[in-house]
Amino acid sequence: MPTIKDVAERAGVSVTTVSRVLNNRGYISEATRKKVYKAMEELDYQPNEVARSLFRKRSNIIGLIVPTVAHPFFAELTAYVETYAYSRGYKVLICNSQLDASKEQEYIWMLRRNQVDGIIMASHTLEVEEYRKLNLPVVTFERFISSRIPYVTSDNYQGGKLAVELLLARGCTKIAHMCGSLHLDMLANQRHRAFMDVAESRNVPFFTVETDINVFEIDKYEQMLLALLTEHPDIDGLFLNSDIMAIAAMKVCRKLGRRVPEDVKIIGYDDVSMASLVSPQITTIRQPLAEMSKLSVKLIENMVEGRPVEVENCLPVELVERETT
Amino acid sequence: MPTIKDVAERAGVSVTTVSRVLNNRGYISEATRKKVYKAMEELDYQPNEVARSLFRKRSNIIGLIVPTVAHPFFAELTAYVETYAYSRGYKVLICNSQLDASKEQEYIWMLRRNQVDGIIMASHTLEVEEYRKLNLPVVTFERFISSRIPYVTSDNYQGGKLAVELLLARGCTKIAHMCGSLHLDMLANQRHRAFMDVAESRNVPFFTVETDINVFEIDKYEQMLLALLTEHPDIDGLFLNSDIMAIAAMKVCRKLGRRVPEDVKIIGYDDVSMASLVSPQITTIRQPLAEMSKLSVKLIENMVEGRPVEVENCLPVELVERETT
DNA sequence: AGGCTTGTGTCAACCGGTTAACATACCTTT
DNA sequence: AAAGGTATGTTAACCGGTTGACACAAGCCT
Repeated sequence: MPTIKDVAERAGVSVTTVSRVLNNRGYISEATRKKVYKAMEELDYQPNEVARSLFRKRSNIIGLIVPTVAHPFFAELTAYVETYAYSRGYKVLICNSQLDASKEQEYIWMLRRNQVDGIIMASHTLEVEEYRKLNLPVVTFERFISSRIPYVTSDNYQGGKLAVELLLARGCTKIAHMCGSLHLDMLANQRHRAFMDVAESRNVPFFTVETDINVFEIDKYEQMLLALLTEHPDIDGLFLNSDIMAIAAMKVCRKLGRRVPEDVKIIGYDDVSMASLVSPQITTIRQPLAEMSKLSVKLIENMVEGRPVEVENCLPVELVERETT
Repeated sequence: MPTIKDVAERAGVSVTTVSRVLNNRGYISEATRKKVYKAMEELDYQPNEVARSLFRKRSNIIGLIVPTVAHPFFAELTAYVETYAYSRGYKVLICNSQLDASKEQEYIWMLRRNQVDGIIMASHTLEVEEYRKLNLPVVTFERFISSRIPYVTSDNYQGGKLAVELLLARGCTKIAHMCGSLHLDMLANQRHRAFMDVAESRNVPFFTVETDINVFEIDKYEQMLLALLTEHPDIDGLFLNSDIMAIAAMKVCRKLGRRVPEDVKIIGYDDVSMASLVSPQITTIRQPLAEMSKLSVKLIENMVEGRPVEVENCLPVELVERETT
């Protein structure tokens, strides 16, 4: 691989001059500039970002930790984050934690060793202390860790509220909410809070199904839903914490001969592409994933540049009514 | 951030000794080794991989270029590649080309500047010349570029054959295949070759629908399928080049009142998780994505280590019959 | 004529870590 | 006693690029 020395020789100038041209610093005549660019092209030279990173103490890399990028939500999140980050001059190292705390810790250490400029954490939270020691810009996604770590979230309470109110507006009289483990202090728990608040205020009987924190297995969702709907065949409204869970619910309903939305109305969450792809198309609470992703990157960038940032970054959600309600 | 110098001072040894301990090279007494590790822990020191990369001329980074990681197939591919690569000591830079040739070229340059050890290319191919100039291990995914660039693929012809034969075995008398643009020299075109060969050999009328190369828009799939099935209402078998297309086909059938599989039998491709999640569950040709991903990483690793590799790496496919046939 | 600006080169140090060569000291074995 | 092995330190160079300080030359303006 050609180096700056090769370019200098080819152009007949000094290494310092080539560096001046590369960085557009100092006095440079047009003739010299052209000569240097010509040499770079002839040698097919591109500056070594590793060497530059070492000197500048900045890698222009963002680490993105997700539970698994195979999950449609995190797949779309990753696509938005990378697309926007790249447009801002950043590269994205993707890490799949599989919701394993020790693996998450390993990734954090790896990202630290690789001098990433910042980390977008969309996975399980470690102890607060681990983040404090990082000395590195961190933005969490739908997770509150401490009042010193910025996080991007959407209005989860409003999302839960919109969902339950629609179920009730559509005539549901017995509803259920499937969510993650409520023992984990996640911002998404507010959806459940809203679910309960509204159901209780309207005297509507409700059930809660908590999936195990470490399970992304669709089979599990289906088993739990099957058990729920078998035990309570009069449940006529389901609110699920993701579109994927909603799809699983549709499948279980079909298996039980329960028509959607005639017999059971279903509302998912996120509004991933799959929600409008399947039939019937899923009514869902849309999180502004593109905006949230862009905001995550912006927060990292601001922190890297030393600009002040808000700790809480909450975006509005939107009810997207389709065919399952 | 603490450096090796800080560790040396804290441990009361030389930088060279710390380096000897870090790399387990040269004579080192147990007492000194303990002392150094203790200092590293006390200072929360981790070696700077950027500095190491510069010296070793190796970054342990693999660049993965996909059309978009938001697409379920590429999401799962990315998850497998990253998971396996990480277990082998590699980090993965994710790049979404959006099937834009100029963006693809930009990413290749970026990855080159960042001294990645290799590139797994799962996106649109550039001109062969661009790859030859790279001087860097490249493995393509489902794409043949030249006899000097290894590629990982599955038995596309067999996949097409299995699909059509199943359609015919299930009594289909008029079938259609939806695939990408056949003008692009893709290995997946062999599925269509098999589709035609079998249909022709059995005197079964068939149609082909080519999606525009640069479209991942589900709406387009639906429009094309709607037009096809409206114009040819007697088509009773559909073979589609991805499970996502298959889901779109199911949706269109539902819209037209065509029951699946009673009126129209559907076979997808890939066997992404979604294929078994939706209802009815999709019959599909399963590509061994986990193995293909692992193989991609192994090929990169072998090329990096200077070991000989096969150019053609073709894995078998498998018919997974579910509810749409 | 002198001062200022433009343009380029030289030199050295640095970013963090690696490593070869050699020096020194101590211990063990022949 | 001598040779070889163990253990640690010193020195210097390197990986590729950046950059400040200064030198030197040429041209322009006051």
